Amino acid sequence: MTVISAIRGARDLLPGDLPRWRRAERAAERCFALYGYGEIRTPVLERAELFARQLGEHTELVEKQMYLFADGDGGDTLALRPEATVPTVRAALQSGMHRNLPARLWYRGAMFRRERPQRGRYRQFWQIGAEILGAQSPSADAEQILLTARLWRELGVDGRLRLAVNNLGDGEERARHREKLREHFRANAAEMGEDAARAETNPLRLLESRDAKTAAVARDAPKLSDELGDASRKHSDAVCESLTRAGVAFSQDETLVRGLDYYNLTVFEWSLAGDDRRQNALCGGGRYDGLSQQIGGPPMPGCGFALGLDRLVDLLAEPPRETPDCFLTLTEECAREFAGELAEHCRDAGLTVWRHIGGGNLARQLKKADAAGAKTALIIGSREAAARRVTIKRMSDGDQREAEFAKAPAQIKAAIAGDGVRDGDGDGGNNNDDSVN
RNA sequence: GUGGUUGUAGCUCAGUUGGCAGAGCCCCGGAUUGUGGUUCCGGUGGUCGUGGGUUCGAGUCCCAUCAGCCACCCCA
Repeated sequence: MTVISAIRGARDLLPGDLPRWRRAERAAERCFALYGYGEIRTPVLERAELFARQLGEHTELVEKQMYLFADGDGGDTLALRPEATVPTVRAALQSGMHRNLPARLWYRGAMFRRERPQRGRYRQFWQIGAEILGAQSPSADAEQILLTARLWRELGVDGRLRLAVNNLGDGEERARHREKLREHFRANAAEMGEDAARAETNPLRLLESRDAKTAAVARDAPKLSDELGDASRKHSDAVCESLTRAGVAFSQDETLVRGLDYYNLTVFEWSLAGDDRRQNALCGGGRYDGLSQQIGGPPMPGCGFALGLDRLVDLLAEPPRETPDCFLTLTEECAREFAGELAEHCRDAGLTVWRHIGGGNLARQLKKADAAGAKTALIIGSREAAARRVTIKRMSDGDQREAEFAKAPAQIKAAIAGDGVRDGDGDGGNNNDDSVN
């Protein structure tokens, strides 16, 4: 069998995968609700120029990883969004949110980067993220970190993640440091081998190089913290104090650099603890006070984060599968209409009912019920249809009872609850659907 | 984008110096015509990732290509 396959780095999420995805997404939704974030959905396609300048002309993302194409002859160059912070800020400005700040927004969606795929790195990948627009205060930064910490707790992965924070300073401080770094690496280029070339394009990255020689040179490189002025320091001190107060452990990591140019002051990253591999960043974010102006808007500070759903889901245990309350079997065609009627009646009462599709004798259908993990099998044949009754078989122990149409839901619930009452129409049983669980 | 490695049934994998493509699980049927799970018996399912080449003969050797994974690089 040769079917046309999915393109490289794009994967299908199948029914067996999605319970974990939904668990992560629901937990995130709950957290966002707790902090008052509103959901936003922006187009997957944007003008390429929106990203080019904001993310940094010389970042690898913009130079090599964006999916670009011309929108018709002589049309605009469009890009599949590689991230969502820039589009979110764009949408906020376009819809006038900057007149009613602060705004808390969260999003969920597919992003696209043309990288060489690996586990945890896909060309179409999924992010959930959040932004606070119009808030200068360090408490906004802290709030977002606490939100993510809460999410990890809720999902039971908090023990496996560690938090690193850094302070990038304002644009001026950052530029000054970058230049000093370049000079430092240039001066020591002879000792660094191939890495030396990267000093010009991305000197910050050299600080965490794994090459021993480069690491040696990096050890006495100029520190960004030496460039920071009082305002920058006060901001990050306040963020750190909030974290400490809240009991969120973190490490200050001067080598923590975000890949996108728009960040300033606080940046943070959650990564998998005890794993030196590089594909271990689960969630990253920071402050971007200059972004709004860069895309033509008014001054509007902001901070946000994005988490990689593909990577997060990878950490989650398989939740127990969802099994139906009832699996409806049909032994004779003449009972089909009654069976359908009964199924709807049970669903009205909140029971999940899977109907057998296809033929086969009762044994075969019960096998299906067993394979589905059904709690009960509903057996309907000509006998039951004629009397408008149903045979309810509890799959765990084979206990069997009969019920008339009207009382079937209550009897099914009683059977599931393990209640021994079985004689007929629930005279001693509980007919109140809501009180039976 | 660079280097490495893997690709055989729906899944997990065997397959010897080149000589008839296999196992377990899953699925289907029967033992059991209206009673599941366990067991027993039987069965379906393969262009051996794809395309070339070498050879009397290729799952096996060679080349190319696609895809997964690993390390770089980069990031969520």
